[in-house]
Amino acid sequence: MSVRVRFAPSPTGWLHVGGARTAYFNWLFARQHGGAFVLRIEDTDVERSSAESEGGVLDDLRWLGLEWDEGPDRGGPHGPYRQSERLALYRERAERLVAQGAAYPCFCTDAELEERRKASLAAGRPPHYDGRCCRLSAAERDAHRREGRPESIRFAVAPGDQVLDDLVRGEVRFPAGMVGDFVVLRSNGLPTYNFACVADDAGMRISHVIRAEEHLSNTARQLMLYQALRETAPRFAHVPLILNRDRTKMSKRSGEAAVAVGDWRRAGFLPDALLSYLALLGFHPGDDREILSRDDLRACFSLDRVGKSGSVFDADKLRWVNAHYLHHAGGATLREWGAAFLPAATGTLDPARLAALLEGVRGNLTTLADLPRELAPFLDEALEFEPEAAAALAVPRAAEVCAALAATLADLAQWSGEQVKSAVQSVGGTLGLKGRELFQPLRAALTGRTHGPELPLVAELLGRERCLARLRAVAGRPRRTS
RNA sequence: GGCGCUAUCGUCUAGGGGUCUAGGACAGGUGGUUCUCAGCCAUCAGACCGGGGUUCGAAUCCCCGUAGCGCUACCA
Repeated sequence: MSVRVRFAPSPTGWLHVGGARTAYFNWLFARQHGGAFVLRIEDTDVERSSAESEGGVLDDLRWLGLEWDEGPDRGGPHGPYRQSERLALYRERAERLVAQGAAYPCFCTDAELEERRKASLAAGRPPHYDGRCCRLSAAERDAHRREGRPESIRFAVAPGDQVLDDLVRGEVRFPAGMVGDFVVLRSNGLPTYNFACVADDAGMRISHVIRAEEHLSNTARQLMLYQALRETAPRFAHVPLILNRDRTKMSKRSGEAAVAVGDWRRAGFLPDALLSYLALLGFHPGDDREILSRDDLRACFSLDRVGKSGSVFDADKLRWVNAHYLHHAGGATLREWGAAFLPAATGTLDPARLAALLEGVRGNLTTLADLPRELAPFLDEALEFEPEAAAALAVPRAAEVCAALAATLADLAQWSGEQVKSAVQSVGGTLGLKGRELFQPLRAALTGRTHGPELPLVAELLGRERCLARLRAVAGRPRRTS
């Protein structure tokens, strides 16, 4: 049997990091088994779904590089891939269930349902549907229809336990009577989640359903539906939830870290870094690797190395992963990744020059959003001095150091990091200064900052003219008297 | 309330009866990197939810608690 998996987001907001991880696991599983990765849009909640959200979700998935083989934008043999375009299929399936006695029309109103639910709860009984419409005679049904009452279709829950053999959690048993008869087709003609999901997973010949744990309990209902529909159920794998710091399901509310993939993207995170971090939230490769590329994961991913407990999203660790990618990237790669973050001034730069600058500053980057700040000393003519740098230049002998440095460096036969470094050291020797007293004023004068790349590299990237000009500017500055 | 899932350092996790003096990573501390750091190197600190079993031996197996989460909708 060929592997077919799917990611089925509902377009009610932006792509969530949890959704991204689920999509990634599915994608990995498909790619690993030479199977198909299907994208299906679950837009049966007309109130909350929107075309903008759908576009946003697709965009984020593309940005992550999780290409799908079949989907709403590219079709495929089992389309359409948007549930709102499959309504006739659901109705047809639902009517078949009614015909075979596995489902029945229900005429109860929301208000009635709510009242009975409360009463059951108050009486200490499970708040299940009482099944009254199941016992309606044909005449009673007609009467209800004439009255114009809302008509939905409810599934008659099967007796007996449901047993799920989950690929990550093992055998899970749902006792009979756990759920009441549930609606499959709403009075507005739209299917409910559990029904549409089963109808589509069966119709699209999905072999493995890899989804979040919040759907574990739903699986009992879905299993009954597969049986009633005479379809073979796919294998299920329920992956643990991603949690807020307070260990509740990660969401915008109550969470301090961004939940939307787009937020991380805009904050200067790389898709590969996000994916590597997310994969290790719940999956363990079996060795000590902490950074895994798509290919690494493709080689080692396995559902039986996916953990069972929820994981707290740790933005600090994600930052570390992102920084790792940035620190090890080549200049050309950085230029490509950072395109959206590069200051306008880099547009006119020679590509080789820009690549050298990027490699020079990469060690100080955590996100791409740090680019403008780190690049500024090398791009702008006028330096902006950070308070710490201004302080470093306000020390007693700073101006003297810079003046001496300017004089010596002007005479340098050859301008290279090494040459500059030894020249600086010899100036230090003459002045009786070394270490911090010598280098900090120099760094501050050259970059306006107290940290950044190592100084020989700074000197090289800046070039002789700019270095001398900046040293002289500081040297000529009137000493502050204090 | 019912049902289900889960439970190792602050966080992500390894470990599946003796190899555990419980390993790695992030974050934190300290030191080094004859300038800086969010870089790099080294180093320190830090955990088996509780109680009962089973066993010569339990972080590992079983039971009971407890806690957290999820589901319990004509949301997904």
